[in-house]
Amino acid sequence: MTLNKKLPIRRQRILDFIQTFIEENGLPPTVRDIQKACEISSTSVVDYNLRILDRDGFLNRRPDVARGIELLDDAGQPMGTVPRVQIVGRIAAGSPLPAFSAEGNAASQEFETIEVAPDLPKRHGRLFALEVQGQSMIDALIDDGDVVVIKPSHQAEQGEMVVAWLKEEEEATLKKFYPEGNQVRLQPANSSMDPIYCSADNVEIRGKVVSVIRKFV
Amino acid sequence: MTLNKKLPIRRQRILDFIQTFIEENGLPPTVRDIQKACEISSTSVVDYNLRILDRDGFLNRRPDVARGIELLDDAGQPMGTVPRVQIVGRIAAGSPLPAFSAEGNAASQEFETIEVAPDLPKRHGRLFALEVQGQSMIDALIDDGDVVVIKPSHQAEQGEMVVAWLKEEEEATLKKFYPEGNQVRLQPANSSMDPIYCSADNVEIRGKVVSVIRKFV
DNA sequence: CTCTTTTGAGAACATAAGTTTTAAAGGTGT
DNA sequence: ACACCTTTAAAACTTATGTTCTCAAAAGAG
Repeated sequence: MTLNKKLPIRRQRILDFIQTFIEENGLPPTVRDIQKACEISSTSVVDYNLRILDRDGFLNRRPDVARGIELLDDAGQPMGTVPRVQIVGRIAAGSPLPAFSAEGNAASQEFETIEVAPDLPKRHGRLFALEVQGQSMIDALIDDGDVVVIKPSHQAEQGEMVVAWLKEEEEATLKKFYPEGNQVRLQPANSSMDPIYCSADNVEIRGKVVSVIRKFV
Repeated sequence: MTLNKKLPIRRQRILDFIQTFIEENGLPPTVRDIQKACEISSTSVVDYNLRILDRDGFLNRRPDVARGIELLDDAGQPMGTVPRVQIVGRIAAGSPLPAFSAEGNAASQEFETIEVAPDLPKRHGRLFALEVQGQSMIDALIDDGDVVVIKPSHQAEQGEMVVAWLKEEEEATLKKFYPEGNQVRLQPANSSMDPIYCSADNVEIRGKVVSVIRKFV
């Protein structure tokens, strides 16, 4: 992963234009397309900047190939593919959560994955997912078989839907998070259900719920 | 929508190659790429076949543009883009459903859309979506703000989750559908809730629920 | 300030790639 | 057989597009 140092305005503009162009036209732009759109006086300047963007891992150039530009994401992978989120385990009341980490899993191929709309990773970064087993999350309006998409996190803002691990009960649960001094109120999504209160020490936040996906065959 | 007559082998092969090429390379092939891959003796033969595929709506050619081929799906829309499903209205108990049709909407641009994973349209074809307003669908485990993705249909199999319109009550609801002779049992997704029964005449099926999407900001 | 590195310009060049032209081989129906 | 359409071929042509060369202005480094 490259440093987050901001690029020169012109180079950033080129990058943005390429992305927009691909989205709108379904194929990468030519050097001259970029030249015109970014108001650059010469193709050599475009080429020069593309070289640097290539070297720094923002894109990939296929030499001698018309429109041979391929944008890469932060992880150096080709973009424009449908994002798949790993289902790293199943969650059910009373079942210990599988160990997951925000870091890259080395042996990542062994997990099932689920297709998600690209705006999710775009907005929240690296995500993972859990499949809910049983009806224990029904107070969170989550059914057996639903997939919960989660952004790893160890803290949360008030009101966010989180994956909370209750140490004493040895139970994972999906609730809205409300810190109240030394206590934590965990509020079900279903407003007709009562919240649970417990001491802040007993609650461990594992992640924030970003989306719930329910599919019918 | 074009007829489902099968294409000549060579033309089908060209089409398949283009799709594979785009998937693997992130940009469309050149005429000469196609020529080599499909073992065609001349570029003019490729051009000839591409013309026909263009004319018959399988793809789009941008004249004088290198790699200017764009594959189209069955509905004539450019492929390879993230599918967006139109949110054609809001649904709430007691609110009449907006008029929607499975046919192409002429003035389609005025609706909001939501990104969905491509496997949904791939499996179910043309879809639309409704945003749920209020807590009235809570027995279906659906919350305020959830988006329900629907495949238009006027009939359903036993056990499928459907959008049902209750004529007498003038109410739309999301339930599992169970025909029972002259009666229909509509079962909430939440198994702790009681089903409702009504006469088959009073129930109109508007579509099948394909997915429910809940997003958190 | 001088030296180096980065960035910008303009033009020319080479090849990648769409298009056209001409011809002919296979069909189909009359 | 004919006329007519589809399909295949080979080669040439034109444009689109990546690449390179030379020169110069900014921008940092010492």
